[in-house]
Amino acid sequence: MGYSTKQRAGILDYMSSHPDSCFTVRELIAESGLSVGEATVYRALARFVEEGKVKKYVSGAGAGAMYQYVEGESCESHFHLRCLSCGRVFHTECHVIGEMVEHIEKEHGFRVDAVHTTIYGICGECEAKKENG
Amino acid sequence: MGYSTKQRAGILDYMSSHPDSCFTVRELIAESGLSVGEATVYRALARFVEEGKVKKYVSGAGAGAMYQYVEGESCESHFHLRCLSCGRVFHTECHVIGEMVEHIEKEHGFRVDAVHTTIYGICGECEAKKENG
DNA sequence: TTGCGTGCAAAGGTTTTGCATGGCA
DNA sequence: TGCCATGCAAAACCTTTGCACGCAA
Repeated sequence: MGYSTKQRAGILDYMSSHPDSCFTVRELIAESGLSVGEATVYRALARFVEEGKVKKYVSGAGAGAMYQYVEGESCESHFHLRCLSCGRVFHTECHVIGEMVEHIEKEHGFRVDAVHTTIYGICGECEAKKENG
Repeated sequence: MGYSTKQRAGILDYMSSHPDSCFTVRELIAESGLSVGEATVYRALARFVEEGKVKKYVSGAGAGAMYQYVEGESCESHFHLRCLSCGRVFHTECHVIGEMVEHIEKEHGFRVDAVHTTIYGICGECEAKKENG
């Protein structure tokens, strides 16, 4: 599990107090005001991701990976819906999704890893905005 | 639409003859045997992705982006299952997934974008390998 | 002939790694 | 005390860009 250090606690504290935002490593250091080396942040985040405390998004838009705090420890059992427009992430607990995961495993021979999967789309609010404006 | 050059044709030819594999830029050059500069491949792939001929995956596993040929234009209607171990992508057409997408839209107010979504997990072969080795 | 495509090399940015030092248990 | 974590700098890596030349139309 590793030691609990000032740096790791600081990183996790800041991220957990902004559960709706995600950060690049640079942003995390700048916005949190912590004096931590980049390498340390990368190493800490890698650990947190492994432990399921933080989720990593890779977007593909060239800006480097982004990291977001994961609330609760139940994220293994549900999916994350990420809005391509506003960037918010919705944690969705849903029996239909559970059934789909089971189906994919039984019928398609593929064990789904919910922790590493993010479903992309457009959230209701952004959809409404698009239609009105 | 751009010129049709030997390089672009070669890249697309090779990728379309291996529709089940995805490649990093390096792999594409090495395995195809084409003598093409990396920059050219990056530029060509960016164009192909824009045109919908090729799909780009960002995985997050540090190995750089991977590209895969897109057969037909039907990828809007199904999901891609990507194996975190071997990296292969499986195109999965499945009514259960379709139902889930509908459910998420109707009940959770979130319009799923299948083109931009990839489901991660472990494929059957890799699961078997893990158990035996 | 015109202009896009190509290739090389350099630049840019992100992430990882080596090593000595500092801190947690 | 022993080991892990940290920080700095260097390295590794992937991707983009500038520029001169070549090729498609």
